[in-house]
Amino acid sequence: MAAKRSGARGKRSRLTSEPVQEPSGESPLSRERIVATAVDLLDAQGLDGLTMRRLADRLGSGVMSLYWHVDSKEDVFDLALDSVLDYRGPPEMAEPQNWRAEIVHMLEDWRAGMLRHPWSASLLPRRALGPNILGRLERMSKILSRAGVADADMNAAIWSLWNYVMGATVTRASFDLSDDDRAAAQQRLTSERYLTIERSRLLLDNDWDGAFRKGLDFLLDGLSRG
Amino acid sequence: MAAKRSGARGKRSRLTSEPVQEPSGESPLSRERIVATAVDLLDAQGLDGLTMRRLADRLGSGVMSLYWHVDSKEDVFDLALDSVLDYRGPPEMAEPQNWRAEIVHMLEDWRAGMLRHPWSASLLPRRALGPNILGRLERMSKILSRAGVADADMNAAIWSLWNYVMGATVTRASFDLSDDDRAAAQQRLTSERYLTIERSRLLLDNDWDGAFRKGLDFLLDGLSRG
DNA sequence: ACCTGAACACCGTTCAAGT
DNA sequence: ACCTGAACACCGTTCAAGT
Repeated sequence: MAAKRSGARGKRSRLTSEPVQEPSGESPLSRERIVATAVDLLDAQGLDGLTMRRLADRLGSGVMSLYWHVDSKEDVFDLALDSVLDYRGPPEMAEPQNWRAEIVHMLEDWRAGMLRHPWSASLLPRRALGPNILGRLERMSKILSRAGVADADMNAAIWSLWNYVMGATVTRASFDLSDDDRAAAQQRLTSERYLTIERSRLLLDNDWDGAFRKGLDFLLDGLSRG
Repeated sequence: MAAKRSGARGKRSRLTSEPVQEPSGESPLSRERIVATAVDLLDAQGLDGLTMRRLADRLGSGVMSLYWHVDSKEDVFDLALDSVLDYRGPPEMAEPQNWRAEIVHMLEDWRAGMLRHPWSASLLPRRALGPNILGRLERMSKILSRAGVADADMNAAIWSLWNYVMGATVTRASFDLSDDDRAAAQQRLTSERYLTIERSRLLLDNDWDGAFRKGLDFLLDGLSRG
């Protein structure tokens, strides 16, 4: 928030992806190693499990050594998140012109990538958009314009898909309750006054993937209509 | 996560809303006062600003006194979030049968309520759904079924709207950058290979409210189609 | 039934220093 | 250029005790 005095040492700027020539020497600590280890730690211990001390331990260094390569713990979060979101594109498409299949593929992959690292969902969205996230937005934009979305609607269309994916993913990651938890929640509905959603078993419905796809279809129908 | 030994003192269970008879005595500490003060503190200092010590200070009590009324800091977050989301319904409607206006009103109010307390967006979604959130879901469900959404589509329809609102709100709350930040981000697009979204000025578009409404219309079109 | 202080086992980051 | 330990100013929560 408030600008932090300086930090203007020789670090590379955050979240850029220019090619880095691997030096032949074996620097024991590097941005790349720190980020990769942070992801491992987050996968193993969750969001609260990542502390600078534990991260340094895993890397075999002192805590403060990390701060040469990285600005702050927030910086580590930004980098770890983006590192989990790279996208290599759809498999060879039967019909390369099928924009709808292409966008569904990317968005399902996006969601799946985040759900493989559930901490990433609670981290989103961050102030800083990394190169992988921007790359996905760029790709979406191209597909949508091939699909005939008008320029005037383009930004709203992109953000509506973004919103949908983010909401779905964040929700799915945090509602991963045990069956008992879900049953208890549903139970509560009966005893109080939520009869309609009790009857439709809103909190018991387990088909997250199907619901994601169905809602996405609603939205794409709306986008391509007219 | 792991069940915490007992805590089975005389506390009321979390997040229920049964009527509470106000006793004539003036207990200096109460669940209600704690939650209200937590909201004030969050509004003033943000998510990281809420600590149990600071909360106790504001209430003029010892830290540990809070734990009589509340299970943990997580519990305080659950309660503070739900307390910010109560809904009194739309103003008297010109056409009471206009389901679309009614749902737009509730969802815009939902988003607005959370944006008034920006910390609430980063808190969502939580594992526990409080009574105000459940009440909104119940209301949505009734409106949608009046709108003719089939029972088989109901849960997917509800979650798709939920996803959209959550994604939009969380994003809007965290992207509240200064104009300088946004300009810098947009600048980065030019220098790298994100030409399409650069050209549409995706990161500069300032009309969040308009984009929210537009995307919501896309989704509602899809939901009510056919 | 409700409140308390002391203590425990941690945090992120600053700083001055080492090589 | 890169790494370090000590120190600072905090955390949430357990526990045993008070009234």
